[in-house]
Amino acid sequence: MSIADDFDLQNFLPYLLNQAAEVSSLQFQQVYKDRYGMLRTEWRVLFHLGIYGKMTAKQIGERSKMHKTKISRAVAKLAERRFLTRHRDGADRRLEYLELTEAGRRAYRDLREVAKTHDSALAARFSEADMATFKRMLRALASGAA
Amino acid sequence: MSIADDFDLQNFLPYLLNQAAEVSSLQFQQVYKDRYGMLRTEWRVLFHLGIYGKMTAKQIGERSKMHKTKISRAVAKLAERRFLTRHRDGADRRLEYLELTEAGRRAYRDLREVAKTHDSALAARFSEADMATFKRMLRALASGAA
DNA sequence: CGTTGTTAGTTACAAAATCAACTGTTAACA
DNA sequence: TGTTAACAGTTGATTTTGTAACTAACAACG
Repeated sequence: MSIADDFDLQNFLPYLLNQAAEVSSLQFQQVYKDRYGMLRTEWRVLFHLGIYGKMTAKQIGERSKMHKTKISRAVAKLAERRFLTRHRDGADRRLEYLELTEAGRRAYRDLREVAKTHDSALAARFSEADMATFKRMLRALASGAA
Repeated sequence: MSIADDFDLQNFLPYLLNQAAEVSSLQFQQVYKDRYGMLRTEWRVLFHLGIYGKMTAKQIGERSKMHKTKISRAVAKLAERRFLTRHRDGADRRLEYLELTEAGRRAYRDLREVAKTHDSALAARFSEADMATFKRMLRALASGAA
C-alpha cells in the first residue's frame, strides 16, 4: 500500500463536503464573529427567528437539527445581549416563545445582506444550471433519506 | 420581517453545505469511532499515511489543510495506540517521519473499504453526470479561490 | 563563531461541543 | 386524586478544539 494507493481522499464525498463546507463558512464566519461576537450556533438561531418570526427552542431544533443544549446556550447569549426576548406560554408553562428585539432584527437584516452577497459571489462562479443541480443534490444529501 | 421573510436558509450555501457534510459524515463516523475509537482528525491522518506512505506532520498539514496542533494530537494518539511509528530524520532532526505499523495498515485497509462502500452508496443516488458536476464544484469551493 | 530569524512540532490555557443528569411542568390513566 | 411517564429547557462534567506561546533545531549572514 505504501506508494500510490488507489483510494483518493479528494473523491471521498464526506471528506470533500467537509472541506468545501469549511472553506465556504469561513468568510461568513468572520463577519458575524467580528461584527457581533457571535458563534455559529448563535447566528443560526438569530436567522431562524429572523426568517420565521416568533418560535420556541424546540421548533428551532426541529428545523435546524441542532441539539437542544446548543440552542439553549445560544438563546441564553442572544438574550443576554438583548437580541431576543422570552415569553412563557400561558397555557403550557414549559414552552417559551422567543422573539427578536429591534436590535436583534437589525443584526439579522445586516447579516442577511452579508449572506446574500456572499451567496451571490459563490453562485457567480458557476452556471445557473450547475448551481441548481448542486443545491438539489446538497438538499438530497442533507435530508438524509437513503 | 416577522412572517414570510424572503431569505431562505435552505438556499444559503454555507448552511446547506454544512448540513449535507454533517449528514454524510455521520454513518462513516460511527464506524471509525465505534470500531477503532478514532476521531475525525485521526482517521484523516491515518488515511494520509495509508494513501501516501511515509510522510511528515508538515506534509500532512499541507495536503489536508488541518492545523498543525490537530495533527500533532492525532499523531500522538495514533502512536499511543501503535497505529504508527515515528523516526527522526538523520540530517534535519526537526523532521519526524510518520509511518503506519502493520496494525495501522490493517485499520486503514478496513476503513478504506468502508469508505468506498459508503461513497458508492451515496453516489448511487445520483446520475454519473450529476455526480461529476457535483464533485467538480465541491473541489472548486474547497480550493477557495474567489 | 554569534546573533537573528525561521521552521517542525509540542504544550498550556481558554473557548466550545457533547453527553448525561437534572428541574419544573403537563399528560395519562389506574 | 395519585402515581408514573413524557416533555421543554437548563445545568454540570468531560472531551475536543482553537489560539498562543513555547522548545529544539537549522539557516543566513555579519
